[in-house]
Amino acid sequence: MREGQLDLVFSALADPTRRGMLEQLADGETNVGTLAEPHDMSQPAVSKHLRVLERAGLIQRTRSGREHRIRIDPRPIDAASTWIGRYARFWKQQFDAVDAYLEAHAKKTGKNPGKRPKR
Amino acid sequence: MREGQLDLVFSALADPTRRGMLEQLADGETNVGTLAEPHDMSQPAVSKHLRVLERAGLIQRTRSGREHRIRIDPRPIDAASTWIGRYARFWKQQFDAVDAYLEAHAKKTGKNPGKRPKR
DNA sequence: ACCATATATAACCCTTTGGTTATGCGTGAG
DNA sequence: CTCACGCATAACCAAAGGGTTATATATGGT
Repeated sequence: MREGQLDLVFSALADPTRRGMLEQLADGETNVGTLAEPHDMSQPAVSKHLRVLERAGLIQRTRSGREHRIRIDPRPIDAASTWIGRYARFWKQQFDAVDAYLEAHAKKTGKNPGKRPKR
Repeated sequence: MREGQLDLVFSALADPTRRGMLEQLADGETNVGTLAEPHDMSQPAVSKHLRVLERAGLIQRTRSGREHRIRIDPRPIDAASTWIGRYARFWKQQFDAVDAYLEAHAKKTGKNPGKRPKR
């Protein structure tokens, strides 16, 4: 995945309306109108959100008559999950390590524990 | 984690400069200047990015003399990882199910499903 | 006391975002 | 054919984002 694609995915996920739409879509593909119902905003606003999700590659669209069927494409979110998961695990380890260090050396004050090993 | 906090975390992660800073911080805590070096921008710009990361809860800051020591707080990204991971897994299942359906159908009809590239 | 260093804040600029209303365009129904 | 429906697009607006330069604040060094 291109670096810029990660930007698009994360910024798409940064909006609660769009996260809500993705949650709806987790129940299966649907059309734009159905997707719009739970969200208190105009139809063009919904259309814009869908365009953002589409640009991020998070959804795919197929025209079926006058309806547009929308479904999730899990690949970009899988990639984002991989990126974020790598650091989540790594940082959690660090966090735990620092916790342990601080507790163990609670009395030895102020000195910089120093940089921890590279990956 | 509050709903709005997820907004902050994802939008903080949406910027490559900030993701870069988080990667730097994965090597251990450091000060603002060191954090700024790899990024070709003014010092105030760096300061702004740090404020964004701080508001999202992704970093913590301690003043040590005139330096600010910055370190990661893994908790919000862990929460985000949980959220995204839940859907990543779910959607992957759906995706695989559709794949399986298309392949099975292709076998029956002898036609190439052809729409989905293999990952 | 003075100057340099580390960082933040202010003021400004342009672009993007998220919303609106109005309109257009293709499709299905009668 | 005509009309309603499902959706997109256009034009507009206010607010937020990401950058800049200039300035302020606090600490450290001499």
